[in-house]
Amino acid sequence: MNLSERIRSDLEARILSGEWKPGHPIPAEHALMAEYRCARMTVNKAIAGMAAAGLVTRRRRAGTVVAAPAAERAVLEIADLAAESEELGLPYRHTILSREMAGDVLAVTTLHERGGLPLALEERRIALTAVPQARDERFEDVPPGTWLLRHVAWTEAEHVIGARTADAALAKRLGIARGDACLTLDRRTWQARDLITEVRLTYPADRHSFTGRFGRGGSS
Amino acid sequence: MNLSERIRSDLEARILSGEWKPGHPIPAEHALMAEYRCARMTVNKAIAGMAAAGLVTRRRRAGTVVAAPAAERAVLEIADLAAESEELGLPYRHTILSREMAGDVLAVTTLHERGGLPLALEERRIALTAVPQARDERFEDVPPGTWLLRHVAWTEAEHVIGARTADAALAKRLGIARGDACLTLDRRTWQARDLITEVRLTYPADRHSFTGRFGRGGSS
DNA sequence: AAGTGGTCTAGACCACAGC
DNA sequence: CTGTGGTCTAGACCACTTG
Repeated sequence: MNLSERIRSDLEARILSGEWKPGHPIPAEHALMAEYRCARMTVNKAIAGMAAAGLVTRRRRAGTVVAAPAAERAVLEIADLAAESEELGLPYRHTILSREMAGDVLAVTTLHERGGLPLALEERRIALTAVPQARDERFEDVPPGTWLLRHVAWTEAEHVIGARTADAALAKRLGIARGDACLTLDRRTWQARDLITEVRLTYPADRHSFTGRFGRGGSS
Repeated sequence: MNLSERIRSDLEARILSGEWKPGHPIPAEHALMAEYRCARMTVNKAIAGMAAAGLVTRRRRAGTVVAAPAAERAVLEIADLAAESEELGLPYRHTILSREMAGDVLAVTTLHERGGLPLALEERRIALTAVPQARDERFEDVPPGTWLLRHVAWTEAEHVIGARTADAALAKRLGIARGDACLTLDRRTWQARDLITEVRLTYPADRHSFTGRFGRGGSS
């Protein structure tokens, strides 16, 4: 591995692990030059790549800080409804509807609300073998998805996006009419080869869509 | 505009215009150094960016050549229904329902069928200013999406995935019941800053879903 | 004013793949 | 062996922005 790749990898590890949260400053280039005993170009290449990937934001004088996850990357990356709402400046709230333990699996149902309207119903199963700390967590302050993002590093994820019409029970929970269209996102997340969690998020179609923008490395 | 960006832009113009086809060699770094009277790092930054974007392929000693078009990229796999069906071993067929020219815009409606069942309704608009060859194309052998992938290089794409319920007209075309849930994919595709095409694909929810698998650092 | 990133220079050595 | 890209060095000047 290159030196510049190693620098980037070291920095990314701190960000992805949650040690450096969005807004946290990255050491200045001259500091990293000293730390890794290398030329500035080498450090610059590492950080410039992270900036191009949207992981950090760079501003002259102000320095480099960890970037807020982009809402438009929701399709490709793990979505965090609370953080997404915060970026949009909309009030967010979540309610735990149920929480049941069955052997090594914790099942949690959560309702997410944004701007006073139900945004999504979350039905999640968490593998306690992979995440033993979840056994005593009530998810009252932090919703399960966000909590998991903070407490466990994922290495692989699978998304399946589909659609369905709301039955009576779902319609009631989401505050929509029976028969209305809903978007569903089924996600399974692994750490190495261990399944951490699987979740189904159901959104009213008129309140949410998934957006992705893809460039070829250019000016996006 | 930077010097390195200008170099990249100059090279990309030759590739996107078709002057340099896949396999055509890019001038070596030392040649570009001389042409632009700059240091090698500056040239390198320009070409390295293009290589990262998949526009060119670099090999030691062999040099840099224009890469094959990115038809196989994951983003667009979502789109090529014919290729997808072939992989699944299912018979695929498409029918052009309408084809209208309005000024510099060609509007084409296509029905995609797989295994004898309607799979998707495609409503597409093509900018003839960006793709003049489309003016005389009937899309009888190759559906519009596949045809475009083969005839024009894209640089940026935007996807929006949503859901809706089928109205009477849509239900009839897709062979489903009115009120059934449908998945919609709206995609806009650009070459440089020019919009090439925008398309809405509508799938019956019980016949299609979008799947993506993502790792950290590796593309799926 | 001072410190940050943005960009560039003019070298250098190395690994690799063809000849 | 030679020419290519891959990477790095040790500077430099500039633009910008914040305090």
